[in-house]
Amino acid sequence: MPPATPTPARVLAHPGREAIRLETVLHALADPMRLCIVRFLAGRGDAGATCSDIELVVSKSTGTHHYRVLREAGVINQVYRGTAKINTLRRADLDALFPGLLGSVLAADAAQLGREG
Amino acid sequence: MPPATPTPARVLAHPGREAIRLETVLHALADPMRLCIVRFLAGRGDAGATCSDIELVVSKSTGTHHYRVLREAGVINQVYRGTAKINTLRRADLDALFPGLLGSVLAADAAQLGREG
DNA sequence: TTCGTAGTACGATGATTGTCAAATAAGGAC
DNA sequence: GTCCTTATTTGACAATCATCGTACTACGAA
Repeated sequence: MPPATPTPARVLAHPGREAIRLETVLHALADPMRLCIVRFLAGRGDAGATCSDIELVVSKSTGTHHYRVLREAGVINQVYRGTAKINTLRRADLDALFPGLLGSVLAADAAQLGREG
Repeated sequence: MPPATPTPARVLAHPGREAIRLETVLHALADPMRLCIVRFLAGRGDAGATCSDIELVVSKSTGTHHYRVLREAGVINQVYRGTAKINTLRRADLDALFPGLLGSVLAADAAQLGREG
């Protein structure tokens, strides 16, 4: 049975809501790999997904790098659950800070995907 | 009197609407200097502004660089008028491709500015 | 033609970035 | 305990980026 809370060493640092910066969020979203992660997480809602649920065409360490960029930008939340790491979108925080932003980025991404694949 | 159309050598290349990519737009917006330019242009509407209308705290060549990034991303339009260059936001194109995106970025920027200055 | 203004082009530089492979750590199943 | 799975860390690399100063071009005015 996985422990209710991870050991202290495995608690990841997240920026508080007030520390989230627009430029940093935009930078985090301005990468195809990371946009792919965000798109996937958006489709999972509160359930979230592990890192390996999302098929990235890059090495594992590159994947780790992208997840960290998203987490440090305040776009996603990451918590350990056993050996896995559950990723969820920080929708509430982003919507509170930047109303409509995440939604329009996701819609724009979907539209672009629809146009060209 | 400035000519109605610039000499051929001074016509700048802009991406067509269909060539505008979301990641590129987000990357272009993910810089404080460029966000500053976009914010200023948004307040000018169709009138646009010359490069020197906007006070950037960087050297002229750095300014030129940022304008080019925005133009090549499809965020702004640049046309010569005499020695000056008129910059305008490509609102229609961006709204057609990514409805609501530019608006929510501008709103997010304004909100963040209101919170911290 | 001479001058001033608006902006570009050309390096150069230091910082950041995206990528990988190899070694490591933590947790769960046996 | 011994594995297997999951993911991190480290160190390296090439590419991109933001910045600058200097030299340059184009246009308009005097």
